[in-house]
Amino acid sequence: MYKTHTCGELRTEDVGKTVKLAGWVHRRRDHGGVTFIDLRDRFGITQVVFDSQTAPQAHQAADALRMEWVIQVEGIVRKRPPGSENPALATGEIEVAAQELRVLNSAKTPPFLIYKDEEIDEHTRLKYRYLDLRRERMRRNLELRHRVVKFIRDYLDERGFWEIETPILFKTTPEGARNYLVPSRLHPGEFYALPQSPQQLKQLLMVAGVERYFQIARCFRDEDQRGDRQPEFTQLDIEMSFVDREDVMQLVEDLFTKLVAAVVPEKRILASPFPRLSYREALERFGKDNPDLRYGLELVNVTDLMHNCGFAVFEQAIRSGGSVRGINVKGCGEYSRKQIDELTEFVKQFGAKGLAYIALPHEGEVRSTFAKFLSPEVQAALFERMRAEAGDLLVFIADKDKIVFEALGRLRVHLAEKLGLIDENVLAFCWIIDFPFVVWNEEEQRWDPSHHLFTAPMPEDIPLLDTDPGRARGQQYDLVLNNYEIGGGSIRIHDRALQEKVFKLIGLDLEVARERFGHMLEAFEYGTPPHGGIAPGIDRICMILAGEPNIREVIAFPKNQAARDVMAGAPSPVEPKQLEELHIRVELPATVQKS
RNA sequence: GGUCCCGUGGUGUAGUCUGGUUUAACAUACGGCCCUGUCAAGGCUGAGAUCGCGGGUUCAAAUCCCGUCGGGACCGCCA
Repeated sequence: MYKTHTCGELRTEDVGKTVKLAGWVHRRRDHGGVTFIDLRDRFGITQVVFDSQTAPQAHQAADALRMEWVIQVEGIVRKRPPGSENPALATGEIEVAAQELRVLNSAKTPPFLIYKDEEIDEHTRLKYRYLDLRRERMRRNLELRHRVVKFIRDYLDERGFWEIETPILFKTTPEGARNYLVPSRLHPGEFYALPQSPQQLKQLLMVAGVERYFQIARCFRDEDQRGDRQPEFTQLDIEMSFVDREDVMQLVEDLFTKLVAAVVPEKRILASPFPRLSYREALERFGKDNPDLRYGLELVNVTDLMHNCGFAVFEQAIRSGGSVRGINVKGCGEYSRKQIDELTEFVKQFGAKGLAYIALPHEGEVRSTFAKFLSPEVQAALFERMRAEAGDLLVFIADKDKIVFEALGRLRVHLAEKLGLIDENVLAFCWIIDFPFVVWNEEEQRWDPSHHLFTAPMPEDIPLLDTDPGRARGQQYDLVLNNYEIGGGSIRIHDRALQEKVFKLIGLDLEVARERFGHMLEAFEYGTPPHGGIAPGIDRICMILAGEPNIREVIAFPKNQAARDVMAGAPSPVEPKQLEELHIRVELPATVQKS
């Protein structure tokens, strides 16, 4: 046995015991006659003392120790001399007086300091991820993620769910994200696809009568990276039979409420029950369907006031079917022209042509590009609608709704960050419901499903599918937390006739549908229960709970922005023999030089 | 496919805008020596960067320009 205790567990009760500890040399403080080693393992840090008087041999041996050497120490636990306790350490009341030292392994000087929580170039961190993971920040994140997943497993198990694994090698689905493909050796020219999610399989498990299924499921999407997107990521995949929308939402809400209390008790849930916003309301008030509810700065629709306001830019936008909306940026009335220009540049990124403003630096003073066009009545109505007071800055965008929402929604987040309105300890969960069932695809001149093919429409909206599909709502729900969509789900179609109606609506030929989803359609004919589910993203949830800026920080071995594993060097070329076996010939694009 | 930002000893930064004052500075880590109560230990001392790479402008380039590579943020994409 290498250790009798971990480096995090010795306390004053253990004083007098002879113990063995093993771990890494975290820090070393050599005072000549006495040397202190902070010995670290996954569980904590314990101070080990090498004294030249009482243990001269061990003391001499300790002279050679360097950072990150792996050692074993045998010694006696003793209380630290009064005044030398370290309250920053859980084991800070005691120390281990070393009698014997055994070096288990020496270590090269690491490329960065393990004990220091400084920002290191991420490429270096990823290249030496196994060292990066030794650092406290990463250790904490790994533990948090373990706690989250463990809590979820226990919670769902207690409620009768089974965790069932579904295949990683599955069938390609041309819809949605680009697939990762795996060539088949046994079937030349054919490919498996890695699942974007176990969507079809979990529905088939419902046909199978499982009733309550979950999986901590790895999903794969071959799309470009973002801070909250990796080529492979993990979803909590849930599917239930004999449930309606309300049942799924209640379960998930209860799960996350209890999870937060258990895993991150220092965080506060903003509102419980979670607020529910219709898709339309989310856009109207926040400009996006993943709104951050931790602060105000809500959008205000002033279109009706601006119909004949005299300001041509506004009038024209309204005449071409658009709207005029604004945000009251409280307390920024004294923004300089330069500061407002910066905001204008910001919204231009998202298609806005400009940013109109009315600054109210002081009582009675108005600074604006367009206020002069407004009649006193319109101006008064505008100020009232926007609850404008002296000291405020009102900003407006006039355009098509899509652009107004996008630009103001982004501006709202930008302003909140800039003005420091975000409380990092608050978790603002909310539900977005009543999504449009289908959205018009201008390019292809047809309706696309807004969620996925098997999502059920609201029962009362089924007649609309024939008359006015754009107005039909789906039985879909998104779970949103602090500016991130952390999960989406729906009640599925379990009726063959309705499913065919939907295929028809979105222009999916029945023959093609059979080819791609024949197994689903056939399965549905053998007695399919009403069912639905949801799939919260584990990485994003952990990222937010850990207070991290991207999901790489909560993934042990993530890929970089170019989808590379820089530690192992994946992807990589393969041996010609391997390609031969797979019946694959590589043709590089002209821009890539052959090496 | 596109836009923006970054690249200086092992690590983190300064210097770059405004070229010469630099023998490229500081901290930390690293080597050696001293030191019995530290916990960011301390003191003395030493070594370590042709400034990502290539080209150009110039009497002179870490600094300006072009290209390229690497990294990050974002748009497109992500049912």
